[in-house]
Amino acid sequence: MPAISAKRTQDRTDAILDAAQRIFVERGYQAASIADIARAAETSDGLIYRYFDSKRHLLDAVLAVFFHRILAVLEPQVAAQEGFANKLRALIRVHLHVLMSDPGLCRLFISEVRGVTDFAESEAKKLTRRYGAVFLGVIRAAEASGEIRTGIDAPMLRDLVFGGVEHFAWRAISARNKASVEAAAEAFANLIVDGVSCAP
Amino acid sequence: MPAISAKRTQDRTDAILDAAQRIFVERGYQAASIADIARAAETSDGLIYRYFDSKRHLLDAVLAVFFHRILAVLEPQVAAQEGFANKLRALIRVHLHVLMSDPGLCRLFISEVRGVTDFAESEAKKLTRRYGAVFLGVIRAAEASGEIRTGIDAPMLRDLVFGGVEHFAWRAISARNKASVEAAAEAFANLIVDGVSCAP
Amino acid sequence: MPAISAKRTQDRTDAILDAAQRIFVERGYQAASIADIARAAETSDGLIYRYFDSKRHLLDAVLAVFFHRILAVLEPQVAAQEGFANKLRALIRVHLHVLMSDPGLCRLFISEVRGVTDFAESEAKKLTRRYGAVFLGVIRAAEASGEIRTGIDAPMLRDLVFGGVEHFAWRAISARNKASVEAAAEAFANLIVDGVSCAP
Amino acid sequence: MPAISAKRTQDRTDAILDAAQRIFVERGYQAASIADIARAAETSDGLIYRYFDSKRHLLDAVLAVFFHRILAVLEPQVAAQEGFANKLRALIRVHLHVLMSDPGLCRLFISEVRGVTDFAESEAKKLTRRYGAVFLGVIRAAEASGEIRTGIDAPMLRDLVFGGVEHFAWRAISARNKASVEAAAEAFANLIVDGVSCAP
DNA sequence: GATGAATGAGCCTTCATTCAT
DNA sequence: TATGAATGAAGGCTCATTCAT
Repeated sequence: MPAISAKRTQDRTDAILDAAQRIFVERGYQAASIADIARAAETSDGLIYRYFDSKRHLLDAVLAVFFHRILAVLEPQVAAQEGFANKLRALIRVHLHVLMSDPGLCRLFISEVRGVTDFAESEAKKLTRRYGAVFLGVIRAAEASGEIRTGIDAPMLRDLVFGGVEHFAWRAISARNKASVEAAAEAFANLIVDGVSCAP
Repeated sequence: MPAISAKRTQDRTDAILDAAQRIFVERGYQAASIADIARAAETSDGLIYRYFDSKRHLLDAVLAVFFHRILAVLEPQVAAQEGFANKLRALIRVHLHVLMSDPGLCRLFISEVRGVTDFAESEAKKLTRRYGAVFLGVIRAAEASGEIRTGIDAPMLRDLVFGGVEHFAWRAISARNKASVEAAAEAFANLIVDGVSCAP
Repeated sequence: MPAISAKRTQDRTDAILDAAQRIFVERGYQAASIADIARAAETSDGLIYRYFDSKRHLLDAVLAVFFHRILAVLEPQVAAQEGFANKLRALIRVHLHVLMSDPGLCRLFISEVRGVTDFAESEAKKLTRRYGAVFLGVIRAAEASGEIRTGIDAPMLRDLVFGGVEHFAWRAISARNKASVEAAAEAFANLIVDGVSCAP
Repeated sequence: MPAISAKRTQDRTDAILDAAQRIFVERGYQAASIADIARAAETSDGLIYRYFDSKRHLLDAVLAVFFHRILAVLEPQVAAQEGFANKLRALIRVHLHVLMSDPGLCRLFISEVRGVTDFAESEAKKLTRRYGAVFLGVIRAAEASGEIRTGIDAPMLRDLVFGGVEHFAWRAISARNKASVEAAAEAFANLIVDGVSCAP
């Protein structure tokens, strides 16, 4: 029988993760100090190191939570759709929605995961891959069913979609432009599906 | 003010910018110290502050130089092409080439310009817009000439192209994959022009 | 108070002392943490404070154990010898043997007991004196029996012997030189007994 | 022409060394903080790192100054004497005098140089060897001249002398016993020269 | 008795920026 | 104009010790 309940431990972990997310998002990773986070979590500096090995690991955990949250929505939503275009639209909609509804995390993700090489084998990196795999699955299925041309470079297409959506989201966020996620997802999907050229 | 002095000033500025670029790229913005840069530029710490207001401004200047260099190539190369597809391909090729031939600056750009909000009204931000304008010009012309469908959301398309290319470049750099820029640009342009669906 | 409890207490004390000795020796006093020791002793951090008042007191206890162990050997071995030279040789042999067979404790002893003033009235300090007393006893007896010159400054001679032996041991340990304890003890004793001058 | 004179630099260095010596001696190496030293030297924390690479290097420098001071006295004093016994007495006198007139440094030396293995190639360690060499030179000469028996283990003798003297000094210091250095040196030398046994 | 979560002070070190020279 | 010495705040992290459970 532990002197302190597992629930207490879980609550603390959550409180620290919440606080860390808030502070990282507010100030950026580098500018956020452990002391800030501890204050926000209403704990002591030292305690944070009982729960997380280092500031970097704390960031990793924050991002992992974020990804889990996305994946929990993304995977079923994509699976629920029939046909390539619908799946693609669903995927873009979810991705866009997440990015735009959490601009702070979006920024954090872009600057700290995208921009950093030595993030090596972090949990967040693994989840990124799982995230990408969902997309690749959609592509493969569409190739198999003949919905899309053969010879498409799937990873490149993934870059196009995710990169494009991120850029768009970033711009919309910076401009405080609360564009309709629904409409944007639709437009994006159309661009990808049909290209820009006039129908022949 | 004697000419020699102006030249001296220019040389110093250049030396500092060169050094700063090198160090920022090597170590990243945060990890680079003014002392490192001063040493690399063969000046003193203090002198840097006569030429640039702060470390942040120095970064801005470094990125501005980078953009100027790209624009000096991009604008004529795009102008030299005829037709939408060719212009688009040229634009993607140049962008991709720049990113991949200077991974350090690419990373710096991604993490320091893309990821940071308070970069607000920096020179680099302005050049980003001018960069974007080149692309928008290509789109408008194609719309006018009927080469592409009407009703395309041009800024969104720009996001798609630049975001996609950056993602691709970033992945290629991370994987130390020296893919053919030429082939990749071709493939990207095709995706954009034709989309992924089978020709009807 | 049931017997089992007293035994339990004793076992815990021993386990903690053992662990503390190991960790102190491995890492040095300052670098050793209570948490390390607790883990090694398979107890909790907190429990250590039921058995010992502070980290410092724990060190004191560890050293006291060490001294008791030496004295338990030293006293009978010296007593078993006849004649000054034999007693001296036995004493040096035991001392040297202890130091060299436990270099970690030797170092701990040198840096933490010899080098620290505020160790004032510790158990270890008291045992040091008892240790010294054995030696002084040997000297007094030799003076009385006429085996050594009168007018010898006994405490000074003790410093010479213990200091010399410690130095030698320390050097041998540092050099990983597993010199023969037996031979070294012999040589030391001879130096003390006969000095360095040529026999007249 | 340096903006700041070499003298100023030297003064600062001296001030920091002085302060560091004082604080290290007062509190011991580990307990002394850079902030303490900076305050005592009337500088800022940061400046100390312009003059010394780390706290450890600062300690090394403090000890090196100490040794230089001793050697500057020891070498000529020993050289000035004729005959083994006189040289030995001079050596012991100087050593004893230094230790007893600077008990703090003596303690620092014992706990930080003697007690630490990883001090590897520090300046202080090198000076220790030079110190030892003076002694060995005296022994060799005495062997050559026939003043002492052949077959003496010179390094062991050195351990005996230095170890003995250090012990004695330490004890005298602890007891605040301002014994006559002169007399003690004489007694020590006699013990070494003649041993303890009665003349045959 | 036993646990280990929690505290919080403290430490070494770095560095952008300033300013006397 | 140029230097680089000087500042001082800040930061991540550790750990002896306490105390609720």
